[in-house]
Amino acid sequence: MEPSKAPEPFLKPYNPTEQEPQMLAAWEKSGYANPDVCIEKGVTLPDAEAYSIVLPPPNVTGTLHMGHAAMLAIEDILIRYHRMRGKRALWVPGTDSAAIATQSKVETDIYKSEKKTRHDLGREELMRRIDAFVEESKTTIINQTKKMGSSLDWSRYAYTMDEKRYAAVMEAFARMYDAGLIYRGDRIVNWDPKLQTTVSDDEIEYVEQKDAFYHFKYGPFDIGTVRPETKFGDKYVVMHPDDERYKEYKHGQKIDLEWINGPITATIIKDKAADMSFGSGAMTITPAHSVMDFEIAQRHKLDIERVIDDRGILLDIAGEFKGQHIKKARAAIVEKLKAKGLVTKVDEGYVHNVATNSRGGGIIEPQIKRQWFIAVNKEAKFPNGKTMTLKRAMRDAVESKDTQILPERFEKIYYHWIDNLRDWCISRQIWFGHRIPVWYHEPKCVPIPGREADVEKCVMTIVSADEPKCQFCAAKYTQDPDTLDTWFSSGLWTFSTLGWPYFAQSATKDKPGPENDLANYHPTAVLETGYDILFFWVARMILMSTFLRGEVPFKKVYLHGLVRDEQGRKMSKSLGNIIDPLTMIEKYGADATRLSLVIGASPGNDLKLSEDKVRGYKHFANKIWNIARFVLENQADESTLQSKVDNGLTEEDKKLVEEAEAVAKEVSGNIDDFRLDLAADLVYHFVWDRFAAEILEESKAILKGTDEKAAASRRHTLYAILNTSLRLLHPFMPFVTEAIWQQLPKSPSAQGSGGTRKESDLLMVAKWPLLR
RNA sequence: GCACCUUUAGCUCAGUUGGUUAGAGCGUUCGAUUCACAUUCGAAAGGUCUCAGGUUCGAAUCCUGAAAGGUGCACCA
Repeated sequence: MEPSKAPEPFLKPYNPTEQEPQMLAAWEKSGYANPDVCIEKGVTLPDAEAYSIVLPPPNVTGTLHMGHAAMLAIEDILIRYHRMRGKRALWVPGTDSAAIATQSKVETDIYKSEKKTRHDLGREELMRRIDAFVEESKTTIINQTKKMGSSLDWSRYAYTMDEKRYAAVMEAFARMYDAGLIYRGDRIVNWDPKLQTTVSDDEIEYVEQKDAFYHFKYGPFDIGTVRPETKFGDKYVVMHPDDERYKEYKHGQKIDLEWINGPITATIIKDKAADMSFGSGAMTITPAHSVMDFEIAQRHKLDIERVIDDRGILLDIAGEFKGQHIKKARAAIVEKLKAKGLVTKVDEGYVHNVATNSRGGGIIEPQIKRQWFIAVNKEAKFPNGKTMTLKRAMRDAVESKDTQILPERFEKIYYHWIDNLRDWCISRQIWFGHRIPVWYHEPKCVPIPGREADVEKCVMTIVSADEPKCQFCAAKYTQDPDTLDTWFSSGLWTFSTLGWPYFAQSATKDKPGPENDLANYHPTAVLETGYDILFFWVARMILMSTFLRGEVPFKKVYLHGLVRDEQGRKMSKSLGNIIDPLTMIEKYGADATRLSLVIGASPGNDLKLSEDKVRGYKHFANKIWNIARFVLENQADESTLQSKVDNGLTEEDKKLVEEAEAVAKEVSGNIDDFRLDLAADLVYHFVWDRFAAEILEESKAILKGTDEKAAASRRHTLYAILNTSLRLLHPFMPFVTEAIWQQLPKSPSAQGSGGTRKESDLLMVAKWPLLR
């Protein structure tokens, strides 16, 4: 290549907007994101070690935000690195239906434009609307994901509500039901009166609120509450057994007293749940609308009576207040109690936490409901032959180090969560989601004469989609109207995306093809996600995989921090501090955007991002571009690039080559330790401060000098360092490095032979430095 | 209440098992630039490493305690 014929593609400055779509097209055409293709084309060996990641599926409803961008950047770096190392690297893409969030968004939109509720539309019509919405949103997020340069294998794309994942959900439900781990029961659950559905404990968000705190005279006791509207049915007064103030009262003792709607008989209950240091130490309980009260009532086999209905309306027990909404009734009830002289004190501005539905719902009202649960404290037989509880299995997975959580401090948090875990309520009263695969016999079975049947057993679980009929009376069964918690299907994600249950038996290790994915790629190498969904998702995947597969879902969990604004605040619409990844890609390029999300992001710690930072890394992309221009323009001709670099190098140049190799070694080590931040920072400084600022500068004199041998040696050396740098940078900045790679003369030494890896013309599958 | 995280230059952060004079980027100030670089280069100013003890020949780093900011969990009658 003559200096006079500077390669045309090297326009200055580097223009990501122009280069990126071309590189994306080249990668997509190559099919190298699919390990089966890599094997077929010889760039990966058939028996190479597997390295797999399943993408935490973004919600179909959403658009790409910085959190997604960070996740995509980190996972793509890992995948590209391991692919270049010669592994069979698989990264499985997908999207999540996000049941409650999606339905409530669509419902809200419909109500805004048409003033109709879901009940006006009916189940089928609503589902049609949601599906249409999902279809539209889905392409948005998929296209945005691609723009980040994510080398996902789209041929294995999965959606939590598609046919294969539906089959997985049915199979999982049936197996857990048969093992006695899924049961239906009347228990107190978190009820959202606004969305008219239950929510799990983890979906609750506590919000601080100021309310008046009332003290009431309850016979001889002083009781306190912020919720007078629940107190109608209170006929038990609870105190700690060791409370000296109340030692004259005995457990079970009856006391007659005057209450809201007239005289009642209260019963004394002694229970350790009563906090002696809070208020008077005595409290009345409302078992139907409080988790703690419900538990006390269960311990002592007390009566439980509902006071509030599903919509927050007071029931018969409220007497004259019946039919009123709890919000409105409160003041009136307090007035009545005041008139009766039962209010002893009112503390205004009492600060307490109110449970709300974090998925866009309302204030949680505990209710007793017939729901489906997963028993976490019940023993069951696992595929590995052990008999234990789900809790135990979840603990074991991490204690045994089969799954390692990084950074390690999150292990403690994980254990703590498990220890406090209650049975998981998996049924939801929304319509969008996997419908519970249970059919009921309603009305009850009346067997045809001559066919004997156990009428009580006419509840059944069916995995097929056909409507089942009763074999004793030929009546059709009715399917449970509820749907499953979205995390139920998400819990299966690592293996439902890899062919379970279809190929659970037949998958064969080291044979290519999606039908063998389970054997090749499960357990996955690493699950990479934000620490905020450790419990929602990570723990539940471990639960599902250990029980259904007898193995952990992933060998490592790597938790990254959250992306925040410059001042460390969460990015939100209301604060107006959102930095949109797509805008950043347009302005500064995907490479710069990726790097800004990696450098400075140490494991598990939040990252503060500013636009200046992204801009800074755009400069770096341009720097690399110009380094390449310089190195290529200063070659005497193409032949100087094609002989081995270690032939006839000067002592000084040998050292430079070694220096680059030392950097490569350190970068590899950092990536292996998940210190992508350090790896990227190191190579950044090597390339800019050392290679460009020092090595290149001193080379100018050598190249122009009279010592031909030294000049030739330096040409080789510069090319070698450029070549190594491009390989090192590729996982972090795939676009600019690939664009430059395409301009390099092809070296014959790059061809593979015999049983070794070939090197194709794409940097994406080039060999990582230091590999033979 | 229990746990965890953070605290290093004006801002954002590195600083790995303790070891020269604690570093980088951005910003600021001054200067250079016919050069691979419009996005370049050089230099300067800027530090009680949050505080108080301790271990050590030696501490930003290890230990104890405190403060400030943040997060999670529990409680919330």
